[in-house]
Amino acid sequence: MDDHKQQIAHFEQTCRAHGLKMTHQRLEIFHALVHSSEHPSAETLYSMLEKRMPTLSLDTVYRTLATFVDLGLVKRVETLGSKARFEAKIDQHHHFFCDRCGQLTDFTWQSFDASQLPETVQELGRVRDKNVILHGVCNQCLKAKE
Amino acid sequence: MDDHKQQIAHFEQTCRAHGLKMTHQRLEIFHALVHSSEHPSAETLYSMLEKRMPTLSLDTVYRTLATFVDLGLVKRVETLGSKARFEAKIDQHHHFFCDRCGQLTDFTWQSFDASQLPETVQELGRVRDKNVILHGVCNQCLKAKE
DNA sequence: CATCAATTAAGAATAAATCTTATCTGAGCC
DNA sequence: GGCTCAGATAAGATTTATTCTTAATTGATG
Repeated sequence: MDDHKQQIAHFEQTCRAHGLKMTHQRLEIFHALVHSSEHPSAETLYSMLEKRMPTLSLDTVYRTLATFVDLGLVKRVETLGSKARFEAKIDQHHHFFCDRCGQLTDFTWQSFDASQLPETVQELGRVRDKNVILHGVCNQCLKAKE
Repeated sequence: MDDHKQQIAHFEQTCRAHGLKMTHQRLEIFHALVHSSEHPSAETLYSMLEKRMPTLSLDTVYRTLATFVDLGLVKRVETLGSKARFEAKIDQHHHFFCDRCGQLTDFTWQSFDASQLPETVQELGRVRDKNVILHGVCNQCLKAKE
């Protein structure tokens, strides 16, 4: 969990390097993203934070997330829905998506990460990122089904 | 390429099985999707077809795509953009996404398909689908870069 | 402690997708 | 071949997610 502290440190560095001020909002939003595993949308982040920060505006959440994405601090997650969801970019990982409740869970898969892409792919272009997305039904939903 | 004829046949079957009429529009939209490799959005499909079908309405494209997705004949593709993109569901395949131009290319990867998921994933739930998404820059964009 | 980047409020604007109502068309059954 | 109703169309309104505008305020940092 000290990864988180490192991540925050890296975040502060990056902001400073780009001449961005360390505002309360930016810090809280990044903090929330780092400590959340639910890949929240802007709206979700907003409702998570508005209790503690009653003057926070949804607009700021959107604006701040866009900034973070530009800086490469945060990634928009690939989903089937129309709402954008985000995660603080950490090490190589993959996603399990529950088609019933929309829950999105991270997992790692070292042997996949180490695997070689098929040759046909070389011809398509230069690959920068290689990720797995699983779809299915999560355990909670499976249990809730009686 | 006779896969396509089979796919159309399966499409007609499925429609009939659900008591859906085989309208010109449905057929053309499905046909376009089957023969396109670009994973078009509703808008794109509409502009592809409106030349040949001047009375086609965008609304119909949306409505028809929704029907097809419900029937499992068409899949919405996982993307980072806000516009929904679709493909006629065929056999197991994966996606290469060009971050520069947005082009989306299919590829197959048998050894991945045959691979076992890591054990930690079993604990998450029941997996129904397992796909790879690559991000990078396609060859056209790489060439165009001088 | 002054400056200016960033936030806020309030509301307008945009984009993608969906719905409404009424009218028309044509697919599939007899 | 004609009926009937599902489905398509037109035109416009609505919804949802997101972004922008303007003007006033706040607060991080030099």
